[in-house]
Amino acid sequence: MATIRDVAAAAGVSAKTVSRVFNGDLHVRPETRARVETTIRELSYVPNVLATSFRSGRSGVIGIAIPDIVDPFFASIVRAVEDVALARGMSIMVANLGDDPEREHQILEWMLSRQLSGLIVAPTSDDQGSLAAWADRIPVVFIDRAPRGLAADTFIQDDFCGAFDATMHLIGHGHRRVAFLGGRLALPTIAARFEGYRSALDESAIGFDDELTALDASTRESAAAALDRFAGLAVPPTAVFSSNAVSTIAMIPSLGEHPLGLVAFGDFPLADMVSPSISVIEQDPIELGRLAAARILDRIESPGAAFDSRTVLDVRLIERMSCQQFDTGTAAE
Amino acid sequence: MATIRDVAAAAGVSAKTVSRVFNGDLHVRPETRARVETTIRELSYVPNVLATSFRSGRSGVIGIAIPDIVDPFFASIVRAVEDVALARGMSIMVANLGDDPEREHQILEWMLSRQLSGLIVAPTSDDQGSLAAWADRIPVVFIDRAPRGLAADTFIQDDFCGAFDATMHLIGHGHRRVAFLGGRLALPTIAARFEGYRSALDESAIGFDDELTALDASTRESAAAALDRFAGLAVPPTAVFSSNAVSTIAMIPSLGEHPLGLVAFGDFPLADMVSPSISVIEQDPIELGRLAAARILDRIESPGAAFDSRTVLDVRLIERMSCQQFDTGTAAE
DNA sequence: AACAAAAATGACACCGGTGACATCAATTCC
DNA sequence: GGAATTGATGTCACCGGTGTCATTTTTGTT
Repeated sequence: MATIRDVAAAAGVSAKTVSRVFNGDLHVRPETRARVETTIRELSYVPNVLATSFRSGRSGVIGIAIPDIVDPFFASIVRAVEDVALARGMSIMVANLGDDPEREHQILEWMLSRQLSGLIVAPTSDDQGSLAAWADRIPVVFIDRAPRGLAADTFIQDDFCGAFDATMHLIGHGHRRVAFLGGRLALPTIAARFEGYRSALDESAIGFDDELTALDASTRESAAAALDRFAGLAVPPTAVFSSNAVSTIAMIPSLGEHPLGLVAFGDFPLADMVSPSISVIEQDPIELGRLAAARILDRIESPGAAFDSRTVLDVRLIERMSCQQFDTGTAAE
Repeated sequence: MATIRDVAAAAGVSAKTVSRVFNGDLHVRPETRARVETTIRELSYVPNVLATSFRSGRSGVIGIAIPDIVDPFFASIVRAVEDVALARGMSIMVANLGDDPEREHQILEWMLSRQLSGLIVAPTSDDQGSLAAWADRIPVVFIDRAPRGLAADTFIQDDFCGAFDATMHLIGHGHRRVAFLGGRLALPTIAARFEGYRSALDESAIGFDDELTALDASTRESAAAALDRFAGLAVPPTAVFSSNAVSTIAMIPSLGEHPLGLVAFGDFPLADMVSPSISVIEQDPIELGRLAAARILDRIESPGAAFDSRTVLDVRLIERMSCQQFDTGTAAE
């Protein structure tokens, strides 16, 4: 592995001059540059990134911590971030947080100690206060889920309105008993969607019924159990608002047995191919990722600058078939 | 940001002793250790990873280059690799190769110049010969797709047998005209699956018909066009073997219009929920990722050791409904 | 008590690229 | 023509942790 000094010796110049050539410094005589470039090629010299980043104190790596890379929503975010980073010669380090707040803390701490140039987080826990010490040293941006216990740049989508619209849409189809399915209320996204759901009920003068909320529906089994419970109610729901894609996908197998109107938060592959096709609130993970990465870059370039700390992306209802089940007023009450 | 020398000064010892404490060196007096540990906590000292990795010459980062992180198959691989890496205190750097061989070359070269501790690649191009210079300096492992123009550790699944079984299964259901759908034949996976498909035809004394092969079916439009073309044939196929999940998912919308027997290579979310549910050859991306990561670790630990250079994982047919279309012998010829 | 052996600790260079500053040559300008 | 400016190149220290080896302290032995 040739070093810059090897090249310098072979080309009969100083290491600094080789450095200049590599960095496109203008103050190098053309013939010197040519000679050095030839030598570089001959020795197939590749600068040691570790040395460069050590010297500069910044790794040129953007960390991105998400709950689960297998979820296409987060995978899209990661890809968008990677595109932006790559265009700037930076790389990304991915970490899966899972659902365990304890693990989140450890992993974030571990990433942060890695001299990252920036960190993008979609947190799982309900308190990110411990990141404060880091956040004023390196850019930290939150995505999809707002931080708690910490003020930082945040890029989220309009969870409240999306949920409100979804619920309203079901109500518009004649449903009076609309259930709320899935997700941990501890997550800011789910909390906001829950609020949106409740507001839509209020707005329509439909009372909120505790019994129509099922918060554990992340697996097929638990989703089936939730729908079974709904069906056993004195006045069962005729429609469901699913607050997240995982729950939506989990409940699909049960939909045959329990035909219910459905609008779900979060599009997913094949949502239009299952039967009934699922009406969803569509998010834009790619834009979210792009914006977050761009903000990291901005913060690196202008450490002191002021930016909108909170960006909320619009969401949009994609109407498919699942919202039209029983829309003629079979609804009880 | 406190350095090791700050801690040393504050604790009244040398930097080396602080280093020893941090690295669990046994040759430190208990009281010294206690004093240093207190100081470390007081100054909330975190060692500079950049310095450590610079000194050691290795970054502690495993690179993983895949066609597309949004594909759940590759996402699962990445997650498995991350789990293994994390357990060893290493991190992963993800890069999406896309479908462009040129881009693959650039990105791989770029990653390799980053002093990676190891690299895992699912290549897109048909020649990885240019990696040879790197491969004998750092561990490079291929996954899902065998390398060409380079000998290196490889972890793949049994593409030939999977395709053979899938095709045989369709033939077993009475089909005599079985089409082959999708994928770039330049990929070793697709090539092997194509061979498996043809062997099954041979074995069953069914002649291979060029017209029953459609290699461009990566989008809904192209898949629909392919199925349309099949339908227009003098003797149309009654079944399809789809060689990859992308094509399978792309053809699902057309399945309503063109009811065909189907077995597909590669399981995917909701494959059992579309109608008809899709019979698939199931792969094991998690095991693939785990093995690849473990091999990287092994190679790091024992640079000279001999390992099986080629590991082939078994695949398994999951029978669902799509293979049973027309299994009563509507098949022509 | 005397001395060897072992344990604890320290001094210092080094990894490789680059910023700060110095030096020397070539131009420019009055 | 000589001072001032600009350009090309070099010298050297430095980033922070740690391997090597030297030195000091402690422990064990007779």
